[in-house]
Amino acid sequence: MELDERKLKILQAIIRTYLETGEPVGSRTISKYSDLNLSSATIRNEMSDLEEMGYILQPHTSAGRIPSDKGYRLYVDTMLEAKEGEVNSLREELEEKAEKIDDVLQQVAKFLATNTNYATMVSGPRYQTKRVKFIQITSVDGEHLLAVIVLDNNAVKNQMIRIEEPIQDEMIVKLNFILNTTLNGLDVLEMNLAVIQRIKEQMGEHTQVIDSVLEVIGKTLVDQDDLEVYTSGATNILRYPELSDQSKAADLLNAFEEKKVMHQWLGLPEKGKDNDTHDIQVYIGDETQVESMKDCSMVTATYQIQEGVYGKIGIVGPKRMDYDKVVGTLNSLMGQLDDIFKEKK
Amino acid sequence: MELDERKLKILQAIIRTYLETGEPVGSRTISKYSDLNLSSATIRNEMSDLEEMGYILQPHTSAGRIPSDKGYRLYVDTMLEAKEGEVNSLREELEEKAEKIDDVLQQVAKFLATNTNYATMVSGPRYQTKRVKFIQITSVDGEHLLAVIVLDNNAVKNQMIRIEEPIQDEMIVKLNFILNTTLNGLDVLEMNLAVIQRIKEQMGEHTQVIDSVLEVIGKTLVDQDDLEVYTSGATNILRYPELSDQSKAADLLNAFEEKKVMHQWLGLPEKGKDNDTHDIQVYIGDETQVESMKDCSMVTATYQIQEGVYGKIGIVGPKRMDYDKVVGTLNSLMGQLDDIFKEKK
DNA sequence: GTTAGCACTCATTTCGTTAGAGTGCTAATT
DNA sequence: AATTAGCACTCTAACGAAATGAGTGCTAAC
Repeated sequence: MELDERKLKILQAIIRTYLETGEPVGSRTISKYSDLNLSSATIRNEMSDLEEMGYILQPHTSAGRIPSDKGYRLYVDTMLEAKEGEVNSLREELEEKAEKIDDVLQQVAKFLATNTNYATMVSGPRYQTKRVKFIQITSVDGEHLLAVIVLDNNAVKNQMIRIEEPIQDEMIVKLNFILNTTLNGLDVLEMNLAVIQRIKEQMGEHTQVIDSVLEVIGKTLVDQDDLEVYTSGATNILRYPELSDQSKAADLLNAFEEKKVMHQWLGLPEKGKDNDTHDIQVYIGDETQVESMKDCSMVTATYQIQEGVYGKIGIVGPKRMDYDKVVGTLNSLMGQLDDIFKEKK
Repeated sequence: MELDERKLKILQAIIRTYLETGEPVGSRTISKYSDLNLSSATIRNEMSDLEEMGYILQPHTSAGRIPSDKGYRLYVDTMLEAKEGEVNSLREELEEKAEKIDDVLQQVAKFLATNTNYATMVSGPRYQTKRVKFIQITSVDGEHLLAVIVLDNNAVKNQMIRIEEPIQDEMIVKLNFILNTTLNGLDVLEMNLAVIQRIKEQMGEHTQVIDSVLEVIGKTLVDQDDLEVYTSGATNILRYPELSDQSKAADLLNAFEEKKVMHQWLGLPEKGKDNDTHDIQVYIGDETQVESMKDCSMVTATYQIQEGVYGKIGIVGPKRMDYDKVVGTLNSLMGQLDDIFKEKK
């Protein structure tokens, strides 16, 4: 059977209506409120065909039709027209308040959640390799050294180091010199035993302090806190009757508390790049590969802070989410984010 | 009417049973499962009295009784016996993983949530006044200075400063000297115009850089990020039928997403100190002063990191929460936290 | 003072009935 | 050959009456 123009229009009408109401759509509804001028009987015949082809399905014999995952997929792929959203208000807010990228992302999550009424998550930027750009050890008081490490992405990490006995200032100056000449430009993999041995030889004494310092540097570089994920509006899920079922909703909400799970979700395989539109991907139902999301859809977008440094934004809602609006909003937002990050760089 | 021994025992039995089941408790249940050896009729008479006195109430005429807020209050005040909980497992986990206090608190929240099955929140420590202990400006590259500020509580803040034109190293050394001698020991209120003027005079040139630096310092000191709140297990609320009603649950869960709201909740007035037991406070129903928590109870405890530096832990659950266990767990936990913080100090 | 017994209340459950939305099929129409 | 009107049929949701049963309050006996 062929999916002709008319069937497509009917399918579109069914999905549009279902997105609005959340109720199964009957033939009469389509007959009345579409500009096709066909009787309900004809629609019924076509619907029967569409069902046979797998685009729609009946919850039970005498009910209207709802879109199947396949139907949604077709809708998203072919019938969605990108349009410019109204994301202006965010821009101003961000410019004022946000100092750090973290804050920006947190606010983006919140903004999206309140504007779309879906649940949102934003993963922090993932830096591919972290190299040391600058190290400084300072004596804070008799008992503490402070290690400040600047990475090549200009991220700053610091860590207090407790020491047994005070160190003379000149030793610290020397230590700083050695550390910087030896370690700058290296990533954690390149700091092997040979390098460490070289530092110790140059310093002569105070190997204990060096051990502490190197441990801190190692931890800092390996540190996975760029696994940060910001979520917002998780409870929006409760707005949609088809998702607010006791146990299912709890599952979903719990997942939103777990950063690991969030990262897994955002790490879904991409279905082919679409560079023009900021890599916006739509996952419907089982396509999410997550059991507890089988009644949901997720839209993700990839933002880029600088070459090779990117993160993801995800929006989770019911299958009948307003894809049009979500994709539009995301598209518009991504453009703005690009600008903001350019400025901050 | 007087609240004699027997009435008290019956009330206790009613509350205990209700805590377990969540269902209104009938006279027959008490008669059978308590060691009072009284017939249901007698119990009924007593219950009638207890109701008149306001300790219990009937949801409707032909139902059993449930405790009133007043009943809970009496229970909590008089019948709760502190007992040592089993919080040992936490200790080990914490010692291994936690590096920063933030992490400890985050884990405490999670631990409590999974162990009690209630929602938990932990507010970060509130430092009363922040004074500068140590400032260091460093030149990272031609375009960036790095300001590192150590506060008197050993918290470290850092901030990149963008500069128009490079600065000579000697100027930076001078700047560091001036900043440290002038600002150390001061809090933000004491950094008034006079002090700032004095710095500028000493530096002579580069007033623009100084402005930037001082701005950063000011922001850092005023920065309210010690308003941090860690929550966990918010969705546990959905476990309790009496709370999982659509709109109410959403209200509560939303509140858990808002740090400000959390702080407000944790900032409830205390009802008189009880130093021995780590200031554990119980708020029942309306006592929480929060509309959306009127069907909940909250137990809070105050932890102390060092003299004058403390934060709060809150556990939110249904009114029929297992006060005994919660208070016990908190008590035990607080002891352990004390130890941990002592070590980390 | 305690208890057995009984009438009464009222939320909850059960079950049959109805109403209505929607379908699928057939026969008539274009 | 495509479309439509009409009708029988299906199934859910809504309704209401009746049954159920947990629990009470009261009275009279122990």
